[in-house]
Amino acid sequence: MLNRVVLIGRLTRDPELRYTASGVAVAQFTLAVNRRFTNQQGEREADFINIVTWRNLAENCANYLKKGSLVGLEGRLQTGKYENQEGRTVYTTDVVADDVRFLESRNRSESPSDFRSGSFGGGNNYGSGTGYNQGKPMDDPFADDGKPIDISDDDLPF
Amino acid sequence: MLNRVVLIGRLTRDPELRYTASGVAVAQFTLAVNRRFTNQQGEREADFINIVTWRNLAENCANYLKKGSLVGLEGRLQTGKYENQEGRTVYTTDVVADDVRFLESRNRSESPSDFRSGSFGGGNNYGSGTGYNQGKPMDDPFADDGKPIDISDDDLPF
Amino acid sequence: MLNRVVLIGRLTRDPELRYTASGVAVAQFTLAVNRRFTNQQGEREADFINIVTWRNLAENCANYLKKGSLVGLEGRLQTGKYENQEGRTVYTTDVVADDVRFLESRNRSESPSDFRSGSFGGGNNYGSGTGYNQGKPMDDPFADDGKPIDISDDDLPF
Amino acid sequence: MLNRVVLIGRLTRDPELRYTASGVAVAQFTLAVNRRFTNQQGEREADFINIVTWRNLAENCANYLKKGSLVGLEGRLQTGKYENQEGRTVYTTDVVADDVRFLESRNRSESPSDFRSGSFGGGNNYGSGTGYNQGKPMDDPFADDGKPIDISDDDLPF
DNA sequence: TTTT
DNA sequence: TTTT
Repeated sequence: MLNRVVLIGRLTRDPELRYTASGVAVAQFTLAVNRRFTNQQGEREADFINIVTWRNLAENCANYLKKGSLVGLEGRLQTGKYENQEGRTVYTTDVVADDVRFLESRNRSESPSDFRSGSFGGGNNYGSGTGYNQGKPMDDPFADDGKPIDISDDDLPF
Repeated sequence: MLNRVVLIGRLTRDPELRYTASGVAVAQFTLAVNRRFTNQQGEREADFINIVTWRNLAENCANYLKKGSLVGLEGRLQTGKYENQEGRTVYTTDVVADDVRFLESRNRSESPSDFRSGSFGGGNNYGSGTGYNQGKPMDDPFADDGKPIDISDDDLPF
Repeated sequence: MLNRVVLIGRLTRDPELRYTASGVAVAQFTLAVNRRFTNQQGEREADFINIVTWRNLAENCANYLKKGSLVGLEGRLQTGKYENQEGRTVYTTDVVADDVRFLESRNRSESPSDFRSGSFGGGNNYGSGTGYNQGKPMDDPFADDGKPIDISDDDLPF
Repeated sequence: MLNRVVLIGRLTRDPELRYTASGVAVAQFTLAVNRRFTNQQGEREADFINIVTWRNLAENCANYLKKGSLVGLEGRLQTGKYENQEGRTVYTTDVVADDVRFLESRNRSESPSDFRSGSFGGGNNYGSGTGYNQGKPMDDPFADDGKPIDISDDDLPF
């Protein structure tokens, strides 16, 4: 069923990069997302949301993001559970991000960057392009151009 | 900062309605949101997401939804924590829904219903209205008849 | 940059299926999305949004949806333009959907179905994944846990 | 029914502020949202999406945003139509934004700011929102102090 | 365990 | 009519 999350916030810590036994990269970090309204004490609180990314996207996050970085991201909610040391079940809720945009650059002249987890075969998932009935029939957006554009061509997000 | 969640799923239990000390209604329930793909064992798993609603929306949910109801909803992620019996900190993540749509009706002739958390005065938030530069509100430009929708039998793909 | 749309509505007509010169399937239809609030005349208006889908998803839409079908979908906004018969430029805005969920079934015991735009090979785009740090897939954690629900007014979202 | 859009992009022009006959502020601008992938010519295209905001949010946009500003926003799709000079029906699709976040600040040490649309009937209009920015430099909202602007005090979230 |  |  439909499950979509969109967030803008700042990393509370540097991303943590690990690899599964089979060698797949996973990066985790927490996003602080400031609430819109202040509480009764007049303080602006935040929600702290655990983010998980996989493969190339994980490596890009680990390379280009750090504590304090401002990002916009998209993903889905994923719940899980594990047993803690005392044998108690702990429930977890994370956002598995498939798209992360770095909204700041050290260099003011630069544009924000986009990272994205790609599809299996390395293709562009989205029928981007031209839009059939939207305008001039330009090029076939699905034509095999073989030109990898994004960093994420070989990504398989999940 | 931006924080938005959209989900479609089914209630795993009847909504639980309570009131704060100051008399504000709160309803909670869990949504089972099936994942798109099956796991290695060929089973379709689900994510179980805790939902919180307030005020009128809470009461509507309590009145009209029950275990198994199919809903679409919008809201924001909210994190919190509490100390459990052993003094351990437990972290929570919920979706505070501000919009819940009941996607099923007992009565075939009815449409799915919309519930929404209203503003204090129950007013209409969205300054849509006048449609200023959008021209006049549309009729369906594509309808050839404007006849009421008649949904006939339809096969499920899978 | 980030561009995401989520809609629930009903088809105003049967999907129209075509193929590009290179044989790629494209389906188009219009979604009527009822507005939340009635206008000054007390009528509930709708927005009529043009949807485009590609490949497998297009064929599934053409096969399983028709006028009146209730769907939930996700996609992105795409704008275009073309010259009309009088040489005037016409601007278009469509939603290119990458995920469409059929929210009705004739048979009450059945579940709504999911369609999704696959990658080139028709493969699984989103693998649910190993759940790395999310622990094992969950049962409903909230079913009967008696977790303390302590609702203070501090939790009020607004 | 559910209708939600989330975008990150840059203004292609300064916001245009107008007032309805009844004195309600409306601001319009176009967002350029760069597509993820380049086309066959290796160019990165963009979608150009018309944005409409109302009331306080409109005035804030007019005051604090300008051509080139990077924003994240949320809203809903709204369609309309009008007759052009030749008597042809022109269909329009806009995003009515209820939340706009300014993702850049002149001053690097500052945080991005949040703007949000208030309630409809003016329910909670304490203090004129218009008074807010009177006497401040229109072009640099951050000049006076480093405090993030919170113009939403009188806003109801839903 | 939290960011600006 | 398009932004970086």
